[in-house]
Amino acid sequence: MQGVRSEASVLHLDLDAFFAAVEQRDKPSLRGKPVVVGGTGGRGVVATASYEARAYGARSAMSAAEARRRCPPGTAFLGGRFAAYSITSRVVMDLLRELSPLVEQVSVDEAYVDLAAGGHATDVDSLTALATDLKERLHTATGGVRGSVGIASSKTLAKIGSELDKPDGLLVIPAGSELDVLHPLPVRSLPGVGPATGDRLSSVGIRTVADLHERSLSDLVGLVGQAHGSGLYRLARADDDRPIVPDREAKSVSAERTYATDLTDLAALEHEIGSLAQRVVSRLQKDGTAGRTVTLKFRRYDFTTLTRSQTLTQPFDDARTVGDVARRLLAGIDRTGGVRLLGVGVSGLATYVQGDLFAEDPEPAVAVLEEDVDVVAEPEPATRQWHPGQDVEHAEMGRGWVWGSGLNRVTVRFEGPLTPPGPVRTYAGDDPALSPADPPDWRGTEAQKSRS
DNA sequence: TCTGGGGTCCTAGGACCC
DNA sequence: TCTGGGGTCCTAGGACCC
Repeated sequence: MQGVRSEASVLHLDLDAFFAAVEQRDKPSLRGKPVVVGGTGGRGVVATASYEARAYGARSAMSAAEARRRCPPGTAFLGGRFAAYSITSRVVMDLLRELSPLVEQVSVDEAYVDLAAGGHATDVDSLTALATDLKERLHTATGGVRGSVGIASSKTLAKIGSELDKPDGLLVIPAGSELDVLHPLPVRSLPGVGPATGDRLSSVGIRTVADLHERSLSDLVGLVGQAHGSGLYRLARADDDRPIVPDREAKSVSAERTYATDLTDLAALEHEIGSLAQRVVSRLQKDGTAGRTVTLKFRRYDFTTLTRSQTLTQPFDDARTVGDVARRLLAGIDRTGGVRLLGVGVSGLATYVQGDLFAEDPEPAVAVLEEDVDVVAEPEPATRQWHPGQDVEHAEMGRGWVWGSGLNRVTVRFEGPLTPPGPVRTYAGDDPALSPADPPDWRGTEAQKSRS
């Protein structure tokens, strides 16, 4: 084992029945009563059930219809107020950031904290005091929400720790005792082992982590594949050295909708795609990113689901492009029987924008900017601002790339090959005047082509 | 009234390149 | 000319998580 911490310094916090808890906080008449938050329509599912509702068998991901059948009259079924959850979540995350600069938020109600980076003592008494204090402050600051805390030597163990003692839990797993905690547990309690993997493992007699520990690496890889198999092999040995990573960049953005009744009319489907594309694009633009791949998700009346995708040569962040591509993808799908769900996604999110190296006509490009952008040049970071309407046609213009920071909107309409002015390096295979002495670290196949 | 919505990661095959 | 290995990109589907 390499890199695994020798101290219990990873904290995992999981807020208890978070959405329902916020509802009970804001509406005292709901306190002590079963509350179910989620889709309330015919095709809704449960997002969160309060512990009172769980006592009747309501569970996350259960259909709302099933939850209604199980819960007594007087149970509150609520649609969800995501703005309120988000504000409350921020209060909690701010508290965590007081503990350490390294906080990785996993979702609205879950986060990891690197206590070592916060300089905290890691003996069990100190950790228990720290967690007790955190839980109390969290409860006060949120006005009533509670959370469960696990502290251990790795993310996996910390998460398992918070899971084992909820709700309102606190479990410290001291370094050295990981396997004692892990081995009696059912494999299904390991993060990453869901119904399919659980069934596979159980079909060969692996039910507990101890069973898992007895199997060879090649057995497990043969059973569930390379990545998952070696992951389980390491997990059974408490071998998990994944770092806490704050501010992960999003890799895709999508929007989807399940319709109350199945759609059949092509015009209606195309209209829906337009509005999904618009939702996706507003988020892309808000984040200042652009993507190269459009994916259409399509769920039939019988729940069979398929996806179709297409990758364009240029990054885009406009609703017209996303909608047009998605509608083209729709045209290739058999819609017989009706459509239950449509989704539109954009991936291949650009950290850079690439000009067209292979345009037939190497005319200088004109970029039409729709708002101010900062362009960050690499490998030597430097910025230059472009303004709306500013003519960036330039003597240096030829062929090349523009790298942009993720925070700034750098998607502009390229009317042909482009090299921006300023500190961005340029390179063109057929024009030595445009080649810098030390070409930047080219990425992507287009760059390789141009060099070979 | 069966089965939401937003994500991540992995696999596998084919194309294409070196 | 034949064989082939390694690597990346693209597409489709699936498992899993909250």
